[in-house]
Amino acid sequence: MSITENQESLSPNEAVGANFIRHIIANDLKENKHNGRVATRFPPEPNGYLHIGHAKSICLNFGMAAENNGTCNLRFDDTNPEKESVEFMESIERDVQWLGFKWTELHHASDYFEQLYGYAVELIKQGKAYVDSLSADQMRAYRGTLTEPGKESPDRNRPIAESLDLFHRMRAGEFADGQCVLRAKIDMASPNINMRDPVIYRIRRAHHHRTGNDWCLYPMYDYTHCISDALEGITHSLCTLEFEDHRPLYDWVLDQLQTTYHPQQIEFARLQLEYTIVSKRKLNQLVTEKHVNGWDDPRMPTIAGLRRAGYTPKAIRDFCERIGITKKDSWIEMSVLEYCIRTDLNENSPRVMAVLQPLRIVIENYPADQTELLEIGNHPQRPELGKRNVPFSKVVLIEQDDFAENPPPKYKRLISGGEVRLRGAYVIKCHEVIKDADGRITELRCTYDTDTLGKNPEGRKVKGVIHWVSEEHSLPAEARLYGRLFKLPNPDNEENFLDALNPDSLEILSNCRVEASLANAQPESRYQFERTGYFCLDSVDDIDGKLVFNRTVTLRDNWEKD
RNA sequence: UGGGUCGUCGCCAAGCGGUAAGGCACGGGGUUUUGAUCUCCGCAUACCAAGGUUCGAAUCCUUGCGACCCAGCCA
Repeated sequence: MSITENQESLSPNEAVGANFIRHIIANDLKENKHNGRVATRFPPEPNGYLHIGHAKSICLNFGMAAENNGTCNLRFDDTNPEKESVEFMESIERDVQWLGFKWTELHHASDYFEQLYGYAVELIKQGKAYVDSLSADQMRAYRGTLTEPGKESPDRNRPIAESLDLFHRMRAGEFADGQCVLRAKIDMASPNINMRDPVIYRIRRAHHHRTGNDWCLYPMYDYTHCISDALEGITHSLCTLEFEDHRPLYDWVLDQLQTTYHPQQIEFARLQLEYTIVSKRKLNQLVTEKHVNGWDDPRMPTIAGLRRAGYTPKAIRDFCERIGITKKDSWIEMSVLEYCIRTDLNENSPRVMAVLQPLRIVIENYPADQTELLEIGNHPQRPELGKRNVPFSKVVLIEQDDFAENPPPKYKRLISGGEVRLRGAYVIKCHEVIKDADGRITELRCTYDTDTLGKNPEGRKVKGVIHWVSEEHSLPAEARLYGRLFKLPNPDNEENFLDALNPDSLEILSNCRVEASLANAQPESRYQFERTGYFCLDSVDDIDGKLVFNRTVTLRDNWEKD
């Protein structure tokens, strides 16, 4: 397995830290535990889009394999046809690849249905599984509670031949959905509820997105997963903490069947990110009930959403490495993710000027018929990224925020009678503020100092630098400013997580003007709009004659306003 | 109060018996034609608590306390 070529590959300075799984693998390698092999897999169920929590697992699984010259498969855990779909499957493949990973083999648990069935027959023959006719309700009652042991089903000691016959007839479609199940015969008194004769096959007449109507019975996760791992020769089966209690079952199934490989299941804590949720059920609800505009809404913590918002694969990988791998319940602050994307974008995105909320400035002493092409560098620290020509003319647009009639303390932008530098251009001075009937500022009259292009004015210091565009030459654009989707750090704490939704998570600015060089910007291309943030040209929406930009993240702002 | 797991700085996280790495955040200097970047400095006598073992403990033992997960024919 490797990092795909079309993505920025992992650079050596992407620091890798120690974690307990790396230790285990290193130790296994040292002891030649699997003949020196490291084989992992990423096993999503295609019942939703991948999210940032999956990214953690993807980076871990593919990462461990890559670091150790091993393999990593993508395997769809598609054993519940009622919730799964081709759309989800395709989105998952797309997202894993976009993140920069390339699987060794692509598998589907459904490819193993026939083998799985065969193993089940074997279990029955060993007297280790039986067909049970208890209803779901009865089974729940028989299961016992956390503190009391369960009761054995009347069918538990059904003769092997009878279970075998029943199981064949289950497959043949002789029984209704839910009429009977196949159960592993383990221990109804086990303190671990998962070991109280878990169901391993249920009858479900549902169309499967891959096997169609070939089957009317489907294997359960616990039974399927371990065998699939074994079949693929997985050495380290990495999963999240909630499966810790299932490990004895994982091991039990493989022990009974004496499969060639017996992978080691290792559990790690799932990602919890402040102000977001990573429950596929809830994300699905946000989409279905239209609280967001689809799985790829830039506010969604999905890979597709992050991508559309302008996040890079590298930043997400960096994030996954930084947060570490442990078994501890932990909450990651948003600032970590934001730091990662800012770092990547700061280094790699070209700078450009865009005025989000324009204020007109007429430069009175600038010739009306003149246009200058000012050469401005695309990146202050990386001259190799080149320069562009930005037209300058008599009427320019600046940000409304960059002018203040009553400036707060330490304000260093434009004020009445004050001077400010137009980035890459001249120093201007404001002489007159023009307002409409309602007292709103509509225009500023300024003059420019002709001797300040590329040099500081003589005898005085101009501290402020603001961005601008030429009114005549600029392009109309829409900016979508995204904030956090939730207003609370842990939406799951609420009775209803929807109550934690942030009503102001999207602000649309539709009268923006961006510099002319953006005319041929490609969808998904990322820029730093100087002084306002990082933006990405939207890949989906097309507004007639207008460029649509999604704000990925703001620039850090250390200015202490009052 | 059955079973499983976890408790090191505001948030992550190294550490595995030899005397508390690192990152994010935060605070403060410097550079800067982005209040960005960059850079320098500061930031746990302390590792859930209490006992014990040891020359020496975050690391070993004991007992507490706190948190999370499990009673789907979901994964």
